Amino acid sequence: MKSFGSIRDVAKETGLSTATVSRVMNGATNVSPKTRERVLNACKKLDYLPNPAARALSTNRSRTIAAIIPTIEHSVFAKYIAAIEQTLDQRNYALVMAISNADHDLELNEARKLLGMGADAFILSGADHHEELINLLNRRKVPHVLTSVWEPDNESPTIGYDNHSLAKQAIEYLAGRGHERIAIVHGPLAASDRTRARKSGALAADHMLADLKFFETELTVEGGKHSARAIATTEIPFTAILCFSDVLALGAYFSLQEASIDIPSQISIMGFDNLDWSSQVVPPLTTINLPASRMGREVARQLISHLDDGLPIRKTLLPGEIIERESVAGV
Amino acid sequence: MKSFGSIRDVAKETGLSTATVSRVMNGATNVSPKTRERVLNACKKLDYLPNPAARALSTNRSRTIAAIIPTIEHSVFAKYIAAIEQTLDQRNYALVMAISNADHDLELNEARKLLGMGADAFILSGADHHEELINLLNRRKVPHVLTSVWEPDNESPTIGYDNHSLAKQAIEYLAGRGHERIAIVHGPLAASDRTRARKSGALAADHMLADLKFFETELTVEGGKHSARAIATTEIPFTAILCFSDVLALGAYFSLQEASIDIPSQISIMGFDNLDWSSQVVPPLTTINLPASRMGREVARQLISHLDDGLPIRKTLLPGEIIERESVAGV
DNA sequence: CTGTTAGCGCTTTCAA
DNA sequence: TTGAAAGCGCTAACAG
Repeated sequence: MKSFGSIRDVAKETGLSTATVSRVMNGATNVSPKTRERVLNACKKLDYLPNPAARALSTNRSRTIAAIIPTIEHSVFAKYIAAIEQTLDQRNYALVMAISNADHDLELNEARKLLGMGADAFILSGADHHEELINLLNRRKVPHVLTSVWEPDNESPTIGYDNHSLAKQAIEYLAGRGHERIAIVHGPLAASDRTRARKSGALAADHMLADLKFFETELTVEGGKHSARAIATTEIPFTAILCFSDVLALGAYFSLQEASIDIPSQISIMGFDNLDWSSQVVPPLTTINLPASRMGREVARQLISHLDDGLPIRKTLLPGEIIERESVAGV
Repeated sequence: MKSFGSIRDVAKETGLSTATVSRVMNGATNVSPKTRERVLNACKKLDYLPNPAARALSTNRSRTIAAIIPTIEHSVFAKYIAAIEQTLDQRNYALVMAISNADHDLELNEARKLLGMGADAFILSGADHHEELINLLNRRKVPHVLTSVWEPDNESPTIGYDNHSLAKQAIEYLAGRGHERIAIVHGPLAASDRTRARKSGALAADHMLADLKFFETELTVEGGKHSARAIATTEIPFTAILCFSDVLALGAYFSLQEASIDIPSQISIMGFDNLDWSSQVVPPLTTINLPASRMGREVARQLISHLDDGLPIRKTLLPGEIIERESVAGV
């Protein structure tokens, strides 16, 4: 199969050597301006584009970074992926993406595939992965970072926020406003170490502060709706619902609206994520802002400086914070 | 830079030739079972993985498909991308993704980069692109398809739905229930030929059926909220609002909720997209279902059969349909 | 500043 | 069924 036009054609056209052409294509400085000009013109004329595979074979670099995420349908991931892509783009890297559906075995397979596709580095979500995945990456010396979590003791570098602490703060915030019976709704524990960290954080706050009850459901608006319904109809007079995702909180809003239960006068709601519409719901949602975009930018930036300039990857803790709006009342 | 282990190492280990090893790695049939076994064992033992760049250089194929989308933060795109990724994955292709922010120049740049990265095919959103982009793809004979639109006369194959017709149907549906003054809220016309097609479709239905007034806004919940507020406070007694996206409709719900205007008894709302939560809002949203996942699957499938088996890409029209729920009343 | 040349690791005729 | 060898297009010493 004949490809499009090679460096040789440009060399021929200009009467220069392939080495010189290569230098120009790579922005080397040791080329005379006139020569550079000549080469560039020939490139236009021949519509020449360097062959990436040949380049990758020579340099052992693909300028491609892989990200594996549990799902893309949750907008907090969408934001994060968008930030990664934009940042990679600026430095002329490309993003290859795979979706694991929060399944460790699937994730391992995806990773093998992307490795077999030549990814220079990996971005993983969360701290828990198939053991073999981390081994594989280490054996092949492929740089990787774990995101959305903060685990300074993890062997792999993490860039993210402290889910445990943030959930703890949320409970303390609620307790501080007099809430003593708090319902917590969250997505599948088995699927997410972030969710587990949040749960343990909530429990860590529980020093006689408040009674906590956990409701596990699907991580969807519908799931939130179901759970809130269950919460509203239980015997226990909960005064607040903490949702480990704004998506769940939105479902709670709908459920309460159906039941004509007023937020926050009859029950308070607090979320997690600070999605775009969280400030637009009625009443505006008090929630925890997660630095999704910033995290995407940060991880991309660090991986690139590591790849291009050999800088080390620094474990980094990104701040999250409570955004006070109007869905939580004192009791 | 030394790579990890080459086909030569496996050849050495087994005492076979690199040709034979290559055959095994590619699942060729003309290899004796014993030999195959021997090779496979050596691969495990040496932790060998074929070098993708070398392979791509030899075959002139990267098994990588590029998708450029306007934004990933709208969940209809997220669903669609997820479907593409899953389908590619099954056939052992990888997805490289770029985001254009609905800007034709940016899109062209992204495309050049991805081309320079070796993508075997391109998936574009919408019908309108930088002229040079399509030229480039054609010159280099890179297969590509335009999605989310249905334009049988376009030179490039389209796989998608008929935005014009769907919007027309929406107006007819509303008019059929007695609505004569309909407000239409939509995102930026300049950014999306799909939006323009929908607008023209709405106008095409306008045979004395109804008075239509268009409100352009940002494609966000906030934008929908603003527009609905404007609509509610205008002189004209609109009886229905058609939103060209469920995201906008959600904003309208919030706005109307704030103003204590009941849906649908005081005003009807109709959406477009059928997002996950559309059935969960109160009242459930009548909307137009768009085959986002199916479209993703279809486009991936066709591109792969074209690449792998030389089958032609068929322009295909995917059906959308009105989902009747409870946000539209007769008048 | 420019040219020569030896690979990079794999696939693929062509022979055997 | 297996092997030998000629590339694929580019980069990177090294030489000049």
